[in-house]
This record gives sequence, C-alpha cells and structure tokens, in this order.
Amino acid sequence: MRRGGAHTVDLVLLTPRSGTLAVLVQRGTGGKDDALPWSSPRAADALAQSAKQLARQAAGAEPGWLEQLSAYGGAERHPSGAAVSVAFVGVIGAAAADAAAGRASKGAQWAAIESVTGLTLRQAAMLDAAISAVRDRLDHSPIAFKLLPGTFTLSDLQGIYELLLGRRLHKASFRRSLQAAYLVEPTDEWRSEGRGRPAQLFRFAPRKRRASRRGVRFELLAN
Amino acid sequence: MRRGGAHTVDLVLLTPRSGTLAVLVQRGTGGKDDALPWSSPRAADALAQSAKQLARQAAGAEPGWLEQLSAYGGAERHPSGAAVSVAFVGVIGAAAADAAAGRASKGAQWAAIESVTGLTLRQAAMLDAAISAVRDRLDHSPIAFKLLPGTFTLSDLQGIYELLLGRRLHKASFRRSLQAAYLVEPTDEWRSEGRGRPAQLFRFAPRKRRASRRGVRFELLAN
DNA sequence: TGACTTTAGTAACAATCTGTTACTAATTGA
DNA sequence: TCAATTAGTAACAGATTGTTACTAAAGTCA
Repeated sequence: MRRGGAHTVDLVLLTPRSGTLAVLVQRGTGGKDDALPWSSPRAADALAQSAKQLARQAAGAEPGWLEQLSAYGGAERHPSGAAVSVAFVGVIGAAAADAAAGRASKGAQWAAIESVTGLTLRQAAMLDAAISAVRDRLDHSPIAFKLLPGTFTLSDLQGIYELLLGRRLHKASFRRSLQAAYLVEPTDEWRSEGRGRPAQLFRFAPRKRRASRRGVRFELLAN
Repeated sequence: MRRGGAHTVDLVLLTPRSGTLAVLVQRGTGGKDDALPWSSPRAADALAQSAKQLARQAAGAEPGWLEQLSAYGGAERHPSGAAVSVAFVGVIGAAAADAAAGRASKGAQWAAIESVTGLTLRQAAMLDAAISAVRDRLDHSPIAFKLLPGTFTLSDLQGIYELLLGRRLHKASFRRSLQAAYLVEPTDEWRSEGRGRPAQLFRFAPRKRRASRRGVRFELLAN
C-alpha cells in the first residue's frame, strides 16, 4: 500500500470460517484498528487488474470470484486520504485461503465480520455493502461454486448457500431447482464423512440453456 | 464541466423518446462527436450529490431515479483525461424532460442510443452498462414508476416496462402480478385517449409487505 | 342508428413451479 | 442387530404463471 495517490482500490475479501463469514483485514500493530486492504494504483492501471493484484498480495492467492462493488468519495474518511476509493468484493474458498496463508502479506488476517473494529467510515460502508452485494448477486453469479473445491457434495453446496444467505434452505427444493438448471454433473466418486451415508461428488459444469423470458417480478420491488 | 481534476463523475441519463430510449449527450460544435455529461467535482463532494448536481445542470431537472453504475479507470480514454470516472445512470420522464428543456445546458440534447457516435472508449462502456443496469434493476427499483407522471394508466405502465425491457409483455399477467404486489392504488379519474374505452388512472403507492423467502433461483445463473 | 374498430379490463383454465412431508438408502457406533 | 446420522427421492397440495377468451366502453363511419 502506497500513500498519496489520487484514488485507491479497496478490497473486501470474504471466506467461510467456522460457520460464518470472515473478512480479510490488515490488523494494526496495536491490534485494535483494522483496515481493509487497499492500494494506490497508477493512473493507467485497469481497476479490476489492480484489485486482482491487491488480492494476490494481501491474501497470497487470487479470489475465486471478484467484482467491482462501488466507488466511494466525499467526506467519509479513508486511511489514504484519497478523494475516491473503488471497492471490490471477492470470495475465496476456505481451502484455498488456508493454502495461501503463508504467502499472505504481514499483518493480514481473517476476522469474523462482527469483530472488525476501527474501520474508517468509508471502509465500514464498503464492508456493509459487500455483504449485501454477495447476497444480491448470489442468484446471478456462481459465487457459491467458486467457494468450493473442484468437486463437492450437494450438502456442501447447500451449506455454502445457507452460510451466505444467513438462513436454512429446504433440501428437496434446493436439489430439484439445481437439477433443473443443469449446473452440475455427477462424478463417479463418493465421499464418506464418517457418520451417515456417503455423498456423491459433483462438479460445476453449467450447460447452455435458453433464457426463460419470465414476466415482471413486482414483488421484488423494495419499499 | 471543468478540466484537469483527478476524477470525474459521468452521467448516463435516459428518457423515453418516440418509442425507444434516448440518452442525454453533449453534442460538439461540429455535430459529430458526442460526449456524456461529466464534471470534475472537488475532492470533498459526495459522489451521489455531484451526480445529482450534474443532472440538474445538464438536463435542467433532477432525474426521477439515479444510481451509481460503476467506476471506470485504466487505459480507456475519457474526455477529461482523468484517471478514474464514476458513472451514474438515471432516468427522467418524457414530460419532465420536455418541461426542463429550456433550463438544460447549451449543446445538450436527447439522442437515440444507436445514433450516438464518437464517444471515448470509457464513455461507450458506460452507455452499454447503463442499458443493462436499467434492465437488471427494473425488478428491484421503481424505475418504471419514476418515468411516469403522478397518475398513469396501467397501459402506460406496461408500455414503459416494454420499452425498457425491449420486449412485449402479456396484459393479464402483468396486471395480476402488479395487483398482487400492492404497488399502485386507483384514483377515481379516468382518461379517454380518443379511441377505445377510457382507462382508469392509478398512482404509485407501495404498501409494506413481508419479504417472501423464496428458494434459490439457479436458473438465473449466467453461463 | 347500428355495425365495426379500438383499447381497457377480467375470468378461468392448464401447465408449471414450489414448499413440504414422508419415505428409502447407506453408513457408523453401541 | 438396532439406533443414530446423513444422503437422496417421490409425491402431494397449493401457489404462481402463461394463455385464451371473454365483457365493457369508447370512437368511426356508412
């Protein structure tokens, strides 16, 4: 992270951690003020490229999914003092995050979202928006699949959806809807978790299908 | 529009015009190179506030709906040369746009989207993204309602949806879905359009309702 | 006047989609 | 062998959606 640039790229990188979502923060030496990773890219750098680079540097690995969240400016403070900050939100699987821990930057650590303290106003807004954005885009981007290894059980997948949505889902409905969308294909491997019946492993293999011109969904209109 | 700032705020302002969507452009004196309206706000200005201000200045009125679209940076050129541009997308009703035409800035005019030429790469990307964004958010924001005057017929409303979505909708389904969402209430006025049965006028009056925890919609996942 | 055209508005059917209950299957551990 | 646990599926009922076909109220034109 360099100081003094005209704009910054900030990163909200999320990973599943002991049943909930954790976010990558740069914890200060005193251990009390957190900050989201950020950088001051050169003017010619593409924003998405800078965000990917920032993730590699801060977490030690590339996120499975990464999208621009929003730009922030105005009076809300930012650690750099930059006028404008462009926030990105990304996710990385638990296994990938652990494997990359050694290459992560010094002071970077995964913190439960509720435990993050001392963010500047601007970065606090980013963190709030990131959680909402992940839920909003869950139906449109393969976020959940990018949080899992190459093969996974359907219970794994449902668990990720429940974690991200913060609510329980119904097993039969979940599977029926998944099958209808031709998003996964079964492998011939099964995984035994200790107790209970072994589960079949699937891989993410979306197949092209025609968009189903649904009517207007007025019931989604926020008040 | 001032030159030389570190970042710009750009505006894609849309309005219905002769059966299709028109966008507000600043047409150069030669009449061949268009540009989207933009400004270089001071560092302390809030982005949303700057966008609203820019709309007032360029179109002569405030948009009925205005949201941040995305930030753009990197190598793609921008008229200002700024490193970062934050794009906003907004809509304004046909009647409001006409009424404000006199207060619009010199050189600003409504152009059919296909007829816009000579945009910088960065602004061309904004225009593309704006159309997609309007369609994506149509189900979640009251965009269509903000394009209509205070009272309107259900056929007016359906027409706006069809214009924004670029496809025909089915009358009975459209109305049933609208009624179920408690978004409009009837007035006791009727409007006769010349030929055909007069239509009842409605007003936008959304009523609070509990969110209906639907299951996961895998079929929306893009390929 | 009266048939025809045009637009508004609704009822009702069929097909599809969704939430739920209740099952069967395969494994571990007592 | 039997309970406990997790995986996986069938099938029903109710809700939602796409569609056809109607009725209603206006203008137009002979």
